[in-house]
Amino acid sequence: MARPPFLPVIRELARCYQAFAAYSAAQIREFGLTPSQFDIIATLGNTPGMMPKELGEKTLITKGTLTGVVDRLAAKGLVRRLPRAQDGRSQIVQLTSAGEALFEAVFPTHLAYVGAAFAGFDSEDYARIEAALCVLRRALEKRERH
Amino acid sequence: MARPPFLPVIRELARCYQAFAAYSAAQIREFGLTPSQFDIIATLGNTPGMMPKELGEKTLITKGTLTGVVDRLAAKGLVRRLPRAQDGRSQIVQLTSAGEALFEAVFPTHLAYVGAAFAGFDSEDYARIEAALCVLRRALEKRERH
DNA sequence: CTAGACTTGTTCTAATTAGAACTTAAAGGC
DNA sequence: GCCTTTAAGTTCTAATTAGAACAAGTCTAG
Repeated sequence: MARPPFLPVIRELARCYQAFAAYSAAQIREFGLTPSQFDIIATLGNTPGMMPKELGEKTLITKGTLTGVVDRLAAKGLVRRLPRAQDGRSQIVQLTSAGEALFEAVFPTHLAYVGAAFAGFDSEDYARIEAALCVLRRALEKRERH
Repeated sequence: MARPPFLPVIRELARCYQAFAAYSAAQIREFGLTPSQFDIIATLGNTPGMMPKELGEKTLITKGTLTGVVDRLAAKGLVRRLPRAQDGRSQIVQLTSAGEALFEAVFPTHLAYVGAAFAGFDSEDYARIEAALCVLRRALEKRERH
């Protein structure tokens, strides 16, 4: 049987993602956060807060997982949950002032850290990579279960 | 402050990887395996077995995690550990005959399933995506801790 | 030959992970 | 107005995850 030509693409995708995750996590750990916790803080920064559903969609964290991550951030005093009068099922998760302070201390630092890896890139490089990834994602997403 | 131009790339990378992982995992679960367990089976298939160190490098599973995954596969009777006389520290992990039978039943099926997502792709598409990912990975890897 | 350095794999801990079952609230059909 | 369906979060379980500390084997400088 012929070796499928898409295997190297999948392999490269996995290595790419893991390389990023490992690189990024190394600094995030020094902030006393986990990658998931940092994602939540970064997503809530400069917003009035949002529902867990939206938060999960933006961070790609499923709802069952999200409950626990928000629990731990709330225990640290970095976020709070507010009930919503309009809908008794849902809530708003937002940064506390301690959470905002952490966001402002940590987010620009991390952007600079990640940005350093892209030192030699120009806008054409970004466009090429983004376009390639877009094609790939659409191929994979259109196949998703519904 | 200007929005860093690499953020969309990172975002797209994460979505791409997650889309693939979710799509792939949906079928793997039906085999009664977890994604990590499938990775091990797929990597050991058609080989005489290998050391956990090499297995971890190929599957991107860190050694602490690997011990547990191999434990569970061994408990299912799908792999076995062989001591190595040449080096008392290391071992060989290899498929049992049940593991080989599962590999042969499951691996081609999964290749076809994943391959279906790449239906409209030609060799030029593969080359473009692979090249873009390669550039990205090298940027991220050269920054890794050593 | 032998002490220190390195390598391999396990163990331990805290956290994340996905999915499924469940609770409660809202919405829609009639 | 009810009843069914849908939606939002929580809880539960089994597994993965990374990192750190550890035990045990190998290697190497001297």
